[in-house]
Amino acid sequence: MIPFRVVFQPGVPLYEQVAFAAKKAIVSGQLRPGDPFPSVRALSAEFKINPNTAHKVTGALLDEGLLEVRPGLGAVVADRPVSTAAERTRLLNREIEQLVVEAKRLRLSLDDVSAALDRHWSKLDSPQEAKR
Amino acid sequence: MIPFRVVFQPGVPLYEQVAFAAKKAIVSGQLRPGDPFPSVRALSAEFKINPNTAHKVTGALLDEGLLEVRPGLGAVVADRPVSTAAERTRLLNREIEQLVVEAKRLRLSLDDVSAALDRHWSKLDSPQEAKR
DNA sequence: ACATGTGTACTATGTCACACCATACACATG
DNA sequence: CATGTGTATGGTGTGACATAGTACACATGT
Repeated sequence: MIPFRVVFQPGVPLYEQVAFAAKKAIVSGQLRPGDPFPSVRALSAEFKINPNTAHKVTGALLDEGLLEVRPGLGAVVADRPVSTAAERTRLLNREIEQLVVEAKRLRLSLDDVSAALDRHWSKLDSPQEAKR
Repeated sequence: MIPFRVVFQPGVPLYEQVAFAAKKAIVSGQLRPGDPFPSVRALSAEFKINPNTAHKVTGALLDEGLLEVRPGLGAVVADRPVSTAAERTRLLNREIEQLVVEAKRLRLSLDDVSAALDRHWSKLDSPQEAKR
């Protein structure tokens, strides 16, 4: 069985949404290094998407270093996703700046954002359901 | 003179980048409620973009409630951007979740992200240059 | 040896966002 | 009346996205 679910939203590329769901599963430990990743055809059947679109999902995760491919066998979760200093600063600048601007536009307080950050962080620490 | 600058990045829509730069200027107080917003043709000339693209910029800011239009006169910065509860939860869930997933992928600590959040927050509080 | 399942590679079609060009109109101000 | 504003309308080109279909090299099962 495929260890993650997706509820498709309009306006966002399908392959991106599936890749993000998979990334969440990996990051949160539901898929661990060495675990087999669902095949292109399995993803295609499960999410009712074209095999080419499913292939784009694994391709995206491959580019990010989250998966490794065993030719003829399939893809497995990579041992240790590498990260460069450039990637870190890119994330910490562009993405957080966007978040701050949006939060200030909505007149949120820093405490509100910080609390939400803590909540989501611990939510992805262990595979337990968060309270609403 | 136009009170904000843009360094265009490939892969991101032009109108979105200009709108984000303007939003930053408004949120950080460099453009205050009642101030006149650059005209479509001024934006077009300044950033070397098509008038239609420039018009899409003001249209996007208009939809977000950051601008108001005086017919025949131009657009001015709106008095008080409204924010619905739906907008807040959308931001605090989808956008922060994305940030957390990316941060965990890059093996960053919560402290790192939290520190970057504080830094960007105060950076947009007053129009002073942040130290690098 | 053979069938099966895997990743991967092509070609092709259709839709849509994006950015451009150009023109035109209604409005308010000088 | 001319000028500058926002707004609307056509058209063109490029690229991403998702689809369909076909094909190949590889490894593993029997």
